[in-house]
Amino acid sequence: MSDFQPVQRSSVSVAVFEQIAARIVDGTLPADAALPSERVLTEEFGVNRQALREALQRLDQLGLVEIRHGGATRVRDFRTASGLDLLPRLFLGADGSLDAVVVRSVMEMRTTIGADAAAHAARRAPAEVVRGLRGLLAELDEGPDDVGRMAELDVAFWDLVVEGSGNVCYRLSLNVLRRSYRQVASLVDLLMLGERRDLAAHRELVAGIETGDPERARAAAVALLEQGHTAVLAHLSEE
Amino acid sequence: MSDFQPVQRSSVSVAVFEQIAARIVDGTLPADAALPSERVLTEEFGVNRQALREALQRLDQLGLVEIRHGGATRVRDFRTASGLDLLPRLFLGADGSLDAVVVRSVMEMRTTIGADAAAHAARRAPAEVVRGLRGLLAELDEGPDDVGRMAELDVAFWDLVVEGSGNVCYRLSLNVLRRSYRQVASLVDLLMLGERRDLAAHRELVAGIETGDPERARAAAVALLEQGHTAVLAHLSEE
DNA sequence: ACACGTCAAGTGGTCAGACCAGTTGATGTA
DNA sequence: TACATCAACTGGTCTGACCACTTGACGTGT
Repeated sequence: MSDFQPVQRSSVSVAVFEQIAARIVDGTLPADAALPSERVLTEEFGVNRQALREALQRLDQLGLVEIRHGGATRVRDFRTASGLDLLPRLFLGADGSLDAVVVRSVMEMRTTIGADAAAHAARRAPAEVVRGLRGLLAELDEGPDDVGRMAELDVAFWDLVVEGSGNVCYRLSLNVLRRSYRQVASLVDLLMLGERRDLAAHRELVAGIETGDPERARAAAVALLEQGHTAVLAHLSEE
Repeated sequence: MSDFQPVQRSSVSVAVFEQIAARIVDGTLPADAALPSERVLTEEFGVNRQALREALQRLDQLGLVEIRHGGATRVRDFRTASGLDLLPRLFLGADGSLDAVVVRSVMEMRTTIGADAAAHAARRAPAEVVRGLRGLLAELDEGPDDVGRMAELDVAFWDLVVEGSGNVCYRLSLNVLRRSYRQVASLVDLLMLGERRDLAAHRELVAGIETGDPERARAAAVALLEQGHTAVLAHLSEE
């Protein structure tokens, strides 16, 4: 059984970006600190200036540094300067361990937004989305034993709920949340198994949407999401 | 009374980035379309390749394009590929008009997250945050007539609530939401005036946090946030 | 002693042109 | 038909030069 991992090739500029981003996020490069000049960084990383600058542009785009023509490039306080897109980088510590506070935050946001999306879907979901949800219920009913397949269905299910909610913010946030816990996919797939298997709650959620009953949909969503939520919290406190 | 606006100088690479981003967001460059090669774009924009590449790196970082070594750079579907950081770019259409769906989404997310943050702040806010909130209440009590000052206090107030909630996701999301409606700050300041002036609701929210009563804090937050929410919705339907 | 131009040295921004490294698809072969 | 091959793309990296802006030290005047 070959257990090789695909080699992750990455461009020089991205590699530089990753290194600096990691140092900012873990506090090695504190907020307001001035980065060395591009010429100096160029030598330290052993790359050329173009690659280095591409990395800096990315950092700026993420809100991690502030570049000023003529002045020094400074580290920003990402807690006030960055957007949600930074989240996946806060999830894992330098040693690969989970950051408990971040994980808790993610789970809370998932529950809150998921519930609200369900409620709005009950108000606004177009027939097409409802049809899709019914189709997924049928597939869930088959009881797929494959954990991976289960995860796929779960993704598709919530995609439709959020789609039905007609809320762009929720749609974009969902992308980020997924990117976050995809980093520990195998663990998540295990912890979420109970939630994903709860056919009754899924049915109830879809019923709430079908009948246009926001509070029913919301309650079902909460019931569903809190299962994974508590499972994750339990897992965290075990360590 | 000089009414000059600060000239917004921007680097060539950022200008290129803005142009392409706008075209992707407004659909002129549809998802999956292949961008012209860098050499060609270089000529069309009349800039050098380094500047162009910096723009492309930013676009990639935002999830708007996918760059592949050797292959073409393609436009991605930002609805599934981008994170919340894209939001400020969806807010205004090409002609400067507000996108009603996006505005509604922002207000919904604000209400939902604000309420949940208040609830969690009631559970977890450290004494320091509570002190800060009390201080702000005192300032609000003075009844500042300046709209700008009012806006400042409002920002500080919710900063503390979210800080007290101990939720990183909410903190980062708040940054993005603010960046979004800062684009129409003068309008927002007007529509939010009622909400921001509601001293009683602010007091009630802080009381809920002080006494560690999540549901009380949540209810007060909802009461507060729904004022601006409905004001904005009313404004949208007027047009 | 202080306030204020001046200016050199440092910073990031842009440019040019070359070459490396992957991808793609047509082409010719088995 | 299936499959290697290869030329002509694509993006990635490098060099070195020069432009534009900021900073702070310095000297001049008050």
